[in-house]
Amino acid sequence: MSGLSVGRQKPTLDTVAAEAGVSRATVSRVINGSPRVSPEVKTAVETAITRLGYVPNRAARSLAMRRTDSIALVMREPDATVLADPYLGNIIIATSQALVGTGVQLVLVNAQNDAEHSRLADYVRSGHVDGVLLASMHDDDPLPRLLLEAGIPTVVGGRPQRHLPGLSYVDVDNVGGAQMATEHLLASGRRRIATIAGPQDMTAGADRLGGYRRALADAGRKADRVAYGDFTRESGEQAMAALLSRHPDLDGVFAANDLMAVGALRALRAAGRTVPDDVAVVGYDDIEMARHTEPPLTTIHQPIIDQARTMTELLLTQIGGDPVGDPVVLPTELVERGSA
Amino acid sequence: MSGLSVGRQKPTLDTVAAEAGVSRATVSRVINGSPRVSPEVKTAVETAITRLGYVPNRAARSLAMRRTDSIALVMREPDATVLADPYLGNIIIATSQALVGTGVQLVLVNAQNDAEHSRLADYVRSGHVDGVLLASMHDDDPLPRLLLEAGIPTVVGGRPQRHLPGLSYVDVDNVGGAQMATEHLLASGRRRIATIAGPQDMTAGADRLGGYRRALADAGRKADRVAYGDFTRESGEQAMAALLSRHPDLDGVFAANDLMAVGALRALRAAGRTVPDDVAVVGYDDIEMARHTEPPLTTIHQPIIDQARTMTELLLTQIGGDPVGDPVVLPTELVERGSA
DNA sequence: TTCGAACGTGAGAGCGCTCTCATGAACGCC
DNA sequence: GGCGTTCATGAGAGCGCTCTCACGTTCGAA
Repeated sequence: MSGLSVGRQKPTLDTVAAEAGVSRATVSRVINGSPRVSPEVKTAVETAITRLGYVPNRAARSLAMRRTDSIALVMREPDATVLADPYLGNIIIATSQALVGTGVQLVLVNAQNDAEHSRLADYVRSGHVDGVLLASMHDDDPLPRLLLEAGIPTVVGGRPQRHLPGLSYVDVDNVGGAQMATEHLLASGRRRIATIAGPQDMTAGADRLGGYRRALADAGRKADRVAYGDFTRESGEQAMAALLSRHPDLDGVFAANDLMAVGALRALRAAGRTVPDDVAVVGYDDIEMARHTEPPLTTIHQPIIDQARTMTELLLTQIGGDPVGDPVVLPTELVERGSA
Repeated sequence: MSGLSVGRQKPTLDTVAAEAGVSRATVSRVINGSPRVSPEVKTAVETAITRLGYVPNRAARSLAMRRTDSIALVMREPDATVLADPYLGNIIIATSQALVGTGVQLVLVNAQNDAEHSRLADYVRSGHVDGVLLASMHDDDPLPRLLLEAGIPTVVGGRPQRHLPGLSYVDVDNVGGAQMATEHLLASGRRRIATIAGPQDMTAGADRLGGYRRALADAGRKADRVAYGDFTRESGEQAMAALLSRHPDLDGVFAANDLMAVGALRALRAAGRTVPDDVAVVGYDDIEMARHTEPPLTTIHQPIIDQARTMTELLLTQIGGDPVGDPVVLPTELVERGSA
């Protein structure tokens, strides 16, 4: 594998064929594992391949097969804000891991702005990828529809604002998770439970508020202690302070993400409340930071790895020609730590 | 752009040529911006292109040009451990951003284990990418040498353990950063400064310890308050506890990364020391969590975005045929927060 | 006026692979 | 023993693009 003279002309199928004394077609058969090759010829070809250090040219193969064996992971505008949030990085790495062993490659695409956006559609249509995974979408994103219309296999991460028939997506059960978080607070005896909700124009934000409401409704309680943040720690801190002044008697808080929960923790400390004794706090996301807060944050774990893997599997079967399946919603899990 | 009938045969150069009433070669010239095309023909071709919704086929282009306009970002074994560390995610996203506007695509490659490793070399040699960015290398990694020998443009992130002549890399000034951190502690009047060092078989770990030693040596002081961790929070906590028992009089600590600094903060709190009054703490990395600790962590900011961009630029010039330049070492920055 | 350079354009040969179809050998069957 | 099958193999036509080379115009210089 090593001693191949550098700068030597790269071997092609023809080179291998000549070396093995067979035709190009036969070498191709061996490479693609066709059964109709005699054992002797097969080994002859194989030794020729290793002797020459031959590696098939992917571009040529794609061209002939009309298939690229690679998929795109499209991220919408990952700016500094997103960098702070490890979600995207995790999705990327998890997707990449899900692809190990499939022989499919991952191409990362940045749909920076709208100009890039239409270029992206072109790019995808240029046949450089067999399908598309859409992560971190904006709500008004025209991309899913474009791709759908172009007949390109597509899977979206998270529930899109508007449902498009024929578009498959993998969401995490935000309603269920939020409900679970709130029920955990109820189960521990909390009765005056507030929530720090996320932006309501994001499905995750709206769904989590919905879960909080449902849990309280199921328990026959009013769900009227609500403040809104924008998923940043600072907003969580402010929202918590506002909640404390509006509802000084609250004894439990569900924050729609961990970063806001961290802010809430800080606001509670500043207000002289102890966690979890005076006020119990539950977050959402289970980011790394949640393990390291004081006290460690009880939170809802998102199955990001599962989500990425499911998305990948869905996409691959779609590429394989299977019909578009139903959307998948993955369950969440409560991680009990110290804060509730 | 929208009304293209779905399922219609994808247009090729020939289709466009026929539509515009010119030859394939001319269309190719227009697409590639050749100056030797008359304005009338040019516009005729352009309208034909938009009318047909033509998009060049990348595989065919690669095949003809022997160039793919894409590069690989190779990650070594990003398992759960790495997921916790946002470094890799940031490198990925930053690289992807650095590529915006260059027309170059990013292919993410997972070199999971040694088996995958040799497949990776094949993959790269298959001409699917024009060059390779190596992130998160192991020290004994044979990959850089393999790629170098194969004549594939390669840029490594971080200083490799063994220097290979002709291999270009972009490192962050670990020695300088650690020195700066320690000097900051000295400047604030601390005199009995300890360090929680990282693994010494990683260049980042060794270099940061070196910086700590140099700063103290320059100040004419002994650098003998050293404990070792493995870059996890738990190890930082233990190391801090060990330091406190060995050197109860210490008044400053430099931790070789933020996660260990977070552990140190916790150990100090447990020991009843206040930060920064009793003991000042400086971390390294400036991860998101550093903003949210109590008190917020003073730390050394790593220019990850710059690093990714520099690596990308270096690689692109190398691909462009320029000679391999000298390694680049990027400066770090002290971020003063509350802990020191 | 004539010649050569410059320029716009087309024809056609690849790039390295897959896949269909043809071919001829080997085989079982009546 | 002749015939239809099966099977391994080869020839060759693409896949969609770029690029070299040749060709016919046009234009400025001699």
